[in-house]
Amino acid sequence: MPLSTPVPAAEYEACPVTDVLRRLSDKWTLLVLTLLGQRPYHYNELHRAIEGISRRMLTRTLRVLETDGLVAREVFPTVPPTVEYRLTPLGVSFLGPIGAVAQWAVAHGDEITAARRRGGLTPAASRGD
Amino acid sequence: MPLSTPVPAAEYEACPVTDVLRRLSDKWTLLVLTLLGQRPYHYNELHRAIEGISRRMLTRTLRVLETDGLVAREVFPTVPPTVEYRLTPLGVSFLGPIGAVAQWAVAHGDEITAARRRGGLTPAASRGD
DNA sequence: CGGCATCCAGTTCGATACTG
DNA sequence: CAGTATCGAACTGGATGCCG
Repeated sequence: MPLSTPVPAAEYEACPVTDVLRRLSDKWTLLVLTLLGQRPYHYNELHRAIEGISRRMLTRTLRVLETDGLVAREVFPTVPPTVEYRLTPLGVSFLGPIGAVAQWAVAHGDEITAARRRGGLTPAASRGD
Repeated sequence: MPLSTPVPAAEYEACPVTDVLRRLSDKWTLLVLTLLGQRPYHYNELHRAIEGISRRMLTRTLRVLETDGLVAREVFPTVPPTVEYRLTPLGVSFLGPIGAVAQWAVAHGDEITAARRRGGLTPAASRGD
Protein backbone atom coordinates (compact mmCIF):
# COMPACT_ATOMS: atom_id res chain seq x y z
CA MET A 1 0.00 0.00 0.00
CA PRO A 2 2.16 2.77 -1.30
CA LEU A 3 -0.58 5.29 -0.73
CA SER A 4 -0.85 5.01 2.99
CA THR A 5 2.43 3.66 4.23
CA PRO A 6 3.17 5.39 7.52
CA VAL A 7 6.85 4.55 7.08
CA PRO A 8 8.66 6.90 9.43
CA ALA A 9 11.49 7.23 6.94
CA ALA A 10 14.70 7.25 8.94
CA GLU A 11 14.12 3.69 9.89
CA TYR A 12 16.93 2.38 7.77
CA GLU A 13 20.04 2.55 9.82
CA ALA A 14 21.54 0.96 6.73
CA CYS A 15 25.11 0.67 7.96
CA PRO A 16 26.90 2.82 10.51
CA VAL A 17 29.14 4.11 7.76
CA THR A 18 26.32 5.53 5.68
CA ASP A 19 24.78 6.84 8.85
CA VAL A 20 27.94 8.71 9.77
CA LEU A 21 28.46 9.98 6.25
CA ARG A 22 24.99 11.43 6.07
CA ARG A 23 25.50 13.21 9.33
CA LEU A 24 28.74 14.82 8.22
CA SER A 25 27.34 16.14 5.05
CA ASP A 26 24.51 18.14 6.47
CA LYS A 27 26.40 21.06 5.09
CA TRP A 28 27.76 22.61 8.28
CA THR A 29 28.84 19.71 10.45
CA LEU A 30 32.22 19.32 8.86
CA LEU A 31 33.00 23.00 9.15
CA VAL A 32 31.91 23.17 12.77
CA LEU A 33 33.96 20.09 13.56
CA THR A 34 36.99 21.60 11.89
CA LEU A 35 36.70 24.84 13.83
CA LEU A 36 36.19 23.08 17.14
CA GLY A 37 39.21 21.00 16.30
CA GLN A 38 41.32 24.12 16.66
CA ARG A 39 39.93 25.41 19.93
CA PRO A 40 36.74 25.73 21.99
CA TYR A 41 34.20 28.22 20.74
CA HIS A 42 31.27 30.13 22.14
CA TYR A 43 27.96 29.92 20.38
CA ASN A 44 28.03 33.34 18.78
CA GLU A 45 31.69 32.99 18.14
CA LEU A 46 30.92 30.04 15.91
CA HIS A 47 28.08 31.98 14.41
CA ARG A 48 30.43 34.77 13.42
CA ALA A 49 33.19 32.42 12.30
CA ILE A 50 31.00 30.54 9.87
CA GLU A 51 29.02 33.58 8.99
CA GLY A 52 26.87 31.99 6.30
CA ILE A 53 25.06 29.83 8.82
CA SER A 54 21.74 30.66 10.43
CA ARG A 55 21.22 30.38 14.16
CA ARG A 56 18.76 27.61 13.54
CA MET A 57 21.22 25.45 11.64
CA LEU A 58 24.10 26.16 13.99
CA THR A 59 21.99 25.06 16.93
CA ARG A 60 20.76 21.97 15.12
CA THR A 61 24.24 21.03 14.01
CA LEU A 62 25.63 21.40 17.50
CA ARG A 63 22.74 19.42 18.95
CA VAL A 64 23.38 16.50 16.66
CA LEU A 65 27.08 16.53 17.37
CA GLU A 66 26.38 16.74 21.07
CA THR A 67 23.85 13.94 20.93
CA ASP A 68 26.34 11.77 19.10
CA GLY A 69 28.97 12.52 21.68
CA LEU A 70 31.38 14.30 19.37
CA VAL A 71 30.97 17.70 20.93
CA ALA A 72 30.67 18.74 24.58
CA ARG A 73 28.56 21.66 25.70
CA GLU A 74 29.41 23.56 28.83
CA VAL A 75 27.28 26.31 30.34
CA PHE A 76 28.85 29.00 32.47
CA PRO A 77 26.36 30.51 34.94
CA THR A 78 27.50 34.03 34.18
CA VAL A 79 25.32 36.93 33.22
CA PRO A 80 24.70 37.14 30.42
CA PRO A 81 25.00 33.36 30.08
CA THR A 82 27.95 31.91 28.24
CA VAL A 83 28.10 28.53 26.54
CA GLU A 84 31.22 26.88 25.32
CA TYR A 85 31.49 24.06 22.81
CA ARG A 86 34.48 21.82 22.43
CA LEU A 87 35.38 18.51 20.88
CA THR A 88 35.15 15.40 23.02
CA PRO A 89 37.86 12.72 22.73
CA LEU A 90 35.53 10.92 20.36
CA GLY A 91 35.23 14.07 18.30
CA VAL A 92 38.98 14.49 18.24
CA SER A 93 39.41 10.90 17.10
CA PHE A 94 37.26 11.70 14.15
CA LEU A 95 39.54 14.43 12.86
CA GLY A 96 41.83 11.77 11.44
CA PRO A 97 39.33 10.08 9.10
CA ILE A 98 37.95 13.46 8.13
CA GLY A 99 41.46 14.53 7.29
CA ALA A 100 41.92 11.54 5.02
CA VAL A 101 38.87 12.44 2.98
CA ALA A 102 39.78 16.11 3.06
CA GLN A 103 43.26 15.44 1.77
CA TRP A 104 41.92 13.25 -0.99
CA ALA A 105 39.42 15.92 -1.96
CA VAL A 106 42.11 18.57 -2.08
CA ALA A 107 44.53 16.34 -3.95
CA HIS A 108 42.05 15.13 -6.56
CA GLY A 109 39.72 18.08 -6.70
CA ASP A 110 41.10 19.23 -10.02
CA GLU A 111 40.73 15.76 -11.50
CA ILE A 112 37.07 15.76 -10.59
CA THR A 113 36.65 19.22 -12.01
CA ALA A 114 38.36 18.13 -15.20
CA ALA A 115 36.19 15.03 -15.44
CA ARG A 116 33.08 17.12 -15.00
CA ARG A 117 34.15 19.47 -17.72
CA ARG A 118 34.74 16.57 -20.08
CA GLY A 119 31.48 14.93 -19.18
CA GLY A 120 29.77 18.27 -19.38
CA LEU A 121 26.06 17.99 -19.72
CA THR A 122 25.91 14.72 -21.60
CA PRO A 123 27.71 12.13 -19.51
CA ALA A 124 26.02 9.10 -20.99
CA ALA A 125 25.24 10.60 -24.37
CA SER A 126 27.51 10.41 -27.37
CA ARG A 127 28.77 7.22 -25.93
CA GLY A 128 27.96 4.89 -28.73
CA ASP A 129 30.14 6.72 -31.22
CA MET B 1 17.23 42.84 0.37
CA PRO B 2 16.48 39.48 1.91
CA LEU B 3 13.01 39.53 0.45
CA SER B 4 13.94 39.31 -3.17
CA THR B 5 17.31 37.63 -3.35
CA PRO B 6 17.18 35.31 -6.36
CA VAL B 7 20.07 33.28 -4.97
CA PRO B 8 20.06 30.07 -7.03
CA ALA B 9 21.08 28.05 -4.03
CA ALA B 10 23.80 25.62 -5.05
CA GLU B 11 26.11 28.45 -5.85
CA TYR B 12 28.36 27.88 -2.89
CA GLU B 13 31.02 25.42 -3.85
CA ALA B 14 32.17 26.06 -0.32
CA CYS B 15 35.28 23.91 -0.23
CA PRO B 16 36.10 20.79 -2.26
CA VAL B 17 35.92 18.77 0.91
CA THR B 18 32.35 19.68 1.69
CA ASP B 19 31.54 19.24 -1.94
CA VAL B 20 32.91 15.72 -1.97
CA LEU B 21 31.28 14.85 1.31
CA ARG B 22 27.88 15.94 0.11
CA ARG B 23 28.23 13.85 -2.98
CA LEU B 24 29.09 10.73 -1.06
CA SER B 25 26.23 11.02 1.28
CA ASP B 26 23.45 11.10 -1.24
CA LYS B 27 22.45 7.89 0.39
CA TRP B 28 23.50 5.38 -2.25
CA THR B 29 26.82 6.59 -3.58
CA LEU B 30 28.89 5.02 -0.86
CA LEU B 31 27.22 1.68 -1.26
CA VAL B 32 27.62 1.69 -5.02
CA LEU B 33 31.25 2.67 -4.68
CA THR B 34 31.85 -0.13 -2.21
CA LEU B 35 30.28 -2.73 -4.47
CA LEU B 36 32.18 -1.54 -7.52
CA GLY B 37 35.31 -1.66 -5.43
CA GLN B 38 34.96 -5.43 -5.34
CA ARG B 39 34.33 -6.05 -9.02
CA PRO B 40 32.60 -4.63 -12.11
CA TYR B 41 28.83 -4.80 -12.12
CA HIS B 42 26.08 -4.70 -14.68
CA TYR B 43 23.27 -2.23 -14.20
CA ASN B 44 20.64 -4.68 -13.04
CA GLU B 45 23.22 -6.57 -11.10
CA LEU B 46 23.73 -3.47 -9.01
CA HIS B 47 20.01 -3.00 -8.83
CA ARG B 48 19.58 -6.46 -7.38
CA ALA B 49 22.58 -6.15 -5.09
CA ILE B 50 21.37 -2.98 -3.44
CA GLU B 51 17.77 -3.96 -3.66
CA GLY B 52 16.32 -1.03 -1.80
CA ILE B 53 17.28 1.39 -4.53
CA SER B 54 15.00 2.53 -7.33
CA ARG B 55 16.13 2.49 -10.94
CA ARG B 56 15.91 6.22 -10.99
CA MET B 57 18.28 6.68 -8.09
CA LEU B 58 20.69 4.02 -9.28
CA THR B 59 20.95 5.73 -12.63
CA ARG B 60 21.39 9.15 -11.07
CA THR B 61 24.01 7.91 -8.66
CA LEU B 62 25.97 6.23 -11.43
CA ARG B 63 25.69 9.34 -13.60
CA VAL B 64 27.15 11.55 -10.92
CA LEU B 65 29.96 9.13 -10.25
CA GLU B 66 30.65 8.87 -13.96
CA THR B 67 30.58 12.63 -14.41
CA ASP B 68 33.03 13.02 -11.57
CA GLY B 69 35.30 10.46 -13.10
CA LEU B 70 35.07 7.91 -10.31
CA VAL B 71 33.20 5.31 -12.29
CA ALA B 72 33.60 4.16 -15.89
CA ARG B 73 30.69 3.02 -18.00
CA GLU B 74 31.17 0.56 -20.83
CA VAL B 75 28.49 -0.46 -23.28
CA PHE B 76 28.65 -3.82 -24.99
CA PRO B 77 26.81 -3.81 -28.33
CA THR B 78 25.16 -7.12 -27.63
CA VAL B 79 21.50 -7.89 -27.82
CA PRO B 80 19.97 -7.28 -25.47
CA PRO B 81 22.39 -4.47 -24.61
CA THR B 82 24.75 -4.89 -21.71
CA VAL B 83 26.38 -2.12 -19.70
CA GLU B 84 29.17 -2.59 -17.30
CA TYR B 85 30.23 -0.22 -14.55
CA ARG B 86 33.60 -0.25 -12.91
CA LEU B 87 35.78 1.96 -10.77
CA THR B 88 38.29 4.20 -12.50
CA PRO B 89 41.77 4.65 -10.99
CA LEU B 90 40.44 7.82 -9.39
CA GLY B 91 37.55 5.85 -7.96
CA VAL B 92 39.90 3.21 -6.64
CA SER B 93 42.05 5.88 -5.02
CA PHE B 94 39.03 6.99 -3.12
CA LEU B 95 38.49 3.64 -1.45
CA GLY B 96 41.28 4.47 0.98
CA PRO B 97 39.78 7.63 2.49
CA ILE B 98 36.36 6.01 2.51
CA GLY B 99 37.86 3.10 4.35
CA ALA B 100 39.26 5.40 7.00
CA VAL B 101 35.86 6.86 7.73
CA ALA B 102 34.24 3.45 7.49
CA GLN B 103 36.65 1.95 9.96
CA TRP B 104 36.12 4.82 12.35
CA ALA B 105 32.36 4.43 12.05
CA VAL B 106 32.56 0.72 12.72
CA ALA B 107 34.99 1.16 15.58
CA HIS B 108 33.09 3.94 17.33
CA GLY B 109 29.58 3.12 16.25
CA ASP B 110 28.67 1.77 19.65
CA GLU B 111 30.03 4.86 21.37
CA ILE B 112 27.81 7.03 19.24
CA THR B 113 24.86 4.79 19.96
CA ALA B 114 25.61 4.97 23.66
CA ALA B 115 25.93 8.74 23.54
CA ARG B 116 22.60 9.00 21.77
CA ARG B 117 20.93 6.85 24.35
CA ARG B 118 22.33 9.01 27.12
CA GLY B 119 21.33 12.19 25.38
CA GLY B 120 18.03 10.66 24.49
CA LEU B 121 15.43 13.20 23.60
CA THR B 122 16.73 15.99 25.78
CA PRO B 123 20.30 16.61 24.73
CA ALA B 124 20.49 20.16 26.04
CA ALA B 125 17.98 19.76 28.82
CA SER B 126 18.76 18.65 32.33
CA ARG B 127 22.14 20.14 31.85
CA GLY B 128 22.19 22.52 34.75
CA ASP B 129 21.60 19.84 37.32
C1' DC C 1 24.18 35.98 24.90
C1' DG C 2 22.09 31.57 23.73
C1' DG C 3 18.23 29.15 21.96
C1' DC C 4 13.75 27.57 20.28
C1' DA C 5 9.35 27.71 17.31
C1' DT C 6 7.11 28.75 13.08
C1' DC C 7 6.82 29.38 8.32
C1' DC C 8 8.40 28.63 3.75
C1' DA C 9 11.28 27.61 -0.59
C1' DG C 10 14.37 24.41 -2.72
C1' DT C 11 16.06 19.80 -3.17
C1' DT C 12 15.97 14.86 -2.75
C1' DC C 13 14.08 10.56 -3.33
C1' DG C 14 10.58 6.89 -4.34
C1' DA C 15 6.75 4.99 -7.09
C1' DT C 16 5.12 4.40 -11.47
C1' DA C 17 4.93 4.10 -16.33
C1' DC C 18 7.00 4.20 -20.85
C1' DT C 19 11.05 3.58 -24.52
C1' DG C 20 14.87 1.40 -27.35
C1' DC D 1 18.57 -5.45 -20.31
C1' DA D 2 19.13 -0.55 -19.58
C1' DG D 3 17.47 3.24 -19.10
C1' DT D 4 14.15 7.97 -19.23
C1' DA D 5 10.05 11.01 -17.72
C1' DT D 6 6.80 12.68 -14.53
C1' DC D 7 4.58 13.20 -10.09
C1' DG D 8 4.17 13.78 -5.40
C1' DA D 9 5.90 12.98 -0.59
C1' DA D 10 9.54 13.78 2.57
C1' DC D 11 13.49 16.10 4.07
C1' DT D 12 16.76 20.06 4.28
C1' DG D 13 17.94 24.58 5.06
C1' DG D 14 17.03 29.74 5.58
C1' DA D 15 14.45 33.81 7.45
C1' DT D 16 12.11 35.66 11.18
C1' DG D 17 10.40 36.51 15.67
C1' DC D 18 9.98 35.48 20.61
C1' DC D 19 11.94 34.00 25.19
C1' DG D 20 15.16 33.28 29.24
